[in-house]
Amino acid sequence: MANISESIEQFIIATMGDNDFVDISRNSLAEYFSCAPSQINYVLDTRFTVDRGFVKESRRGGGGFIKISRIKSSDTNAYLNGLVLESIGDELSYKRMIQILDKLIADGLMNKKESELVEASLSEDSLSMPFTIKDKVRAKAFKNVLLKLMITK
Amino acid sequence: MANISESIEQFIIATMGDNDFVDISRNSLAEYFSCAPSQINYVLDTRFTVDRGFVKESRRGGGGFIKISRIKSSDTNAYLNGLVLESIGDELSYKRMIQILDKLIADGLMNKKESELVEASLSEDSLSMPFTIKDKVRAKAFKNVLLKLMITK
DNA sequence: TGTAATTTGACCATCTTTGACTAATGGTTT
DNA sequence: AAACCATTAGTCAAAGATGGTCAAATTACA
Repeated sequence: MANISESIEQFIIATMGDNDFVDISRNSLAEYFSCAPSQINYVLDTRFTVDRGFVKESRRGGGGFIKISRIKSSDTNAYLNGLVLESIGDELSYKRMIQILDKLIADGLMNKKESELVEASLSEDSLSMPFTIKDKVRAKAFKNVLLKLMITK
Repeated sequence: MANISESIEQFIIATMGDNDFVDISRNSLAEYFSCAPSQINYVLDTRFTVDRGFVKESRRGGGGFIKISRIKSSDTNAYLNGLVLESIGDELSYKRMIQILDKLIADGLMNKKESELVEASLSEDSLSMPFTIKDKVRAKAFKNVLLKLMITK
């Protein structure tokens, strides 16, 4: 954990604990970690994303705040279907796939090992094909993984 | 130990000791040995290979790292390795992959769900690419799955 | 002496950190 | 109210910090 961003991420997650949400103050957090306030935004933008299962709300001015909430995926299949139909288009980068896999784990739809097997199957190295259709193939393949998840349970 | 590469190799191995992985910083190591950073990559590429029982992961940017893991030698891994090196060549048909997956389940190395996820990832439909590179891609991808099985857990 | 292995360096890709400038909100003062 | 001010948060681009790739130059060795 050599960089501040990761520490901040861990701190926020720890603070949230088992709760559904947590309120933070951007400036206080920045001061606590001796970093630029905008770094808090960076952490929020790169780590507390929808793909990873979080939504954010905030307000500026006196008494301002940033509220981070966990997305509850109550209707699993509707959620997976949303991923298949909307979030994933015709192409899917490796990086984005990892984000989605992380979220599937967070939602309890997969465990680490399962995720790693899919990751190994569809990594950049695995899909070492002569053309630049990697992302297209990955998109199609990963949709099949999600589809399988819907019926496997 | 006439050349630097060998020293670097020994240093990394010594640092790893009995652990099953080690984190290194490319730049620090290069500085320590007064060599070009890319020489670290050279050492990694020529000595810490899969054939020699290592797998690598890395991240760039602040707090970046290179993680080298040791594939533990066990009967299981010897068996998986056999599959990688012998049974699977440059091409792997869907049918044959299913056979191997079934065997992995029978041997207790995977469960049904895990198998199905891999199957979904590398099915004929998923690998919808022009012409006959399907089996080549599947071979490479599936080898990565087996590799992952070796270091997972 | 010719081939393979090693060493270097220029250039690239990715992730993080910082800071200047902007926008919104609530309270205070006219 | 309207104007003003203090207090927050947001955006974005530049700089910094790593690791990756590739090929030319050099060295080792059979």
